[in-house]
Amino acid sequence: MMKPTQVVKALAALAQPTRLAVYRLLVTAGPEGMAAGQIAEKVKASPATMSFHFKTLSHAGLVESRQDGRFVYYAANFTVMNGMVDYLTENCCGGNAEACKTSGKKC
Amino acid sequence: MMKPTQVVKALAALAQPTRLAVYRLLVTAGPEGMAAGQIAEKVKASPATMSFHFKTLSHAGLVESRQDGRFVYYAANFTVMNGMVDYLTENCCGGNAEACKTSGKKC
DNA sequence: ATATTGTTTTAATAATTGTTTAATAATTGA
DNA sequence: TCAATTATTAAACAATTATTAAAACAATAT
Repeated sequence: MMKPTQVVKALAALAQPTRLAVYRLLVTAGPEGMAAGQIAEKVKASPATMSFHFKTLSHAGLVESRQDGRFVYYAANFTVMNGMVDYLTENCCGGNAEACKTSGKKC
Repeated sequence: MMKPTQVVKALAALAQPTRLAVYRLLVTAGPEGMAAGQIAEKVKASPATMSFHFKTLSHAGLVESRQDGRFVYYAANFTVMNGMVDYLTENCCGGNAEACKTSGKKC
């Protein structure tokens, strides 16, 4: 199970419009990822702003980067998000499946 | 599908140690919820701080409250969290299930 | 009515966050 | 090597957020 501080970090990283858009873009892009400049263009943010946001996402473990020639490719790493969701839903409804159903939760 | 601004609001609400602890507590508590004071005691925060955090969680749609005598009970509302997760995983890997598998993602 | 218990609101303060501009790497091509 | 392209870093600033203490509000019991 993930540590609370890492979960908070991941949630905070995604709790910003530009970064959320970037992450979703990378989710659809799949393992190959996308070049930083291409992402910047898509989400309409300056290179400096993007670097700041990439750092936040990387530090949270939500994305990974690799250099390819002049370009830096970023790709989503789903492990942290899965861990985040598991952390949030842990011991849902105290293990009572019936209560769970009532709540409308997916578990 | 949820609106981006609401997703950001929900993520931001959970991206804080005390609120994350409160939410998890309410996830385990199930539909009946817990009294505000009881929660405050569990997460070791002052009443004023708790009210501030409850407001944030309520405003994000993550919890709901009902008054029962002197007590105010808070309960998790899973709809928003489910929507949040759906939003994050939408169109994962461009619909390519094989790429999805490679990524280690749950979809 | 008055006091008591539980919760929220208000005001003030300290800390964090996002953006911009300018300067600094790193990589490639002429 | 020198210039061009891509991306990151650093400093400065405005805006937002979390906490505290004090006051206010709501519900119940004596």
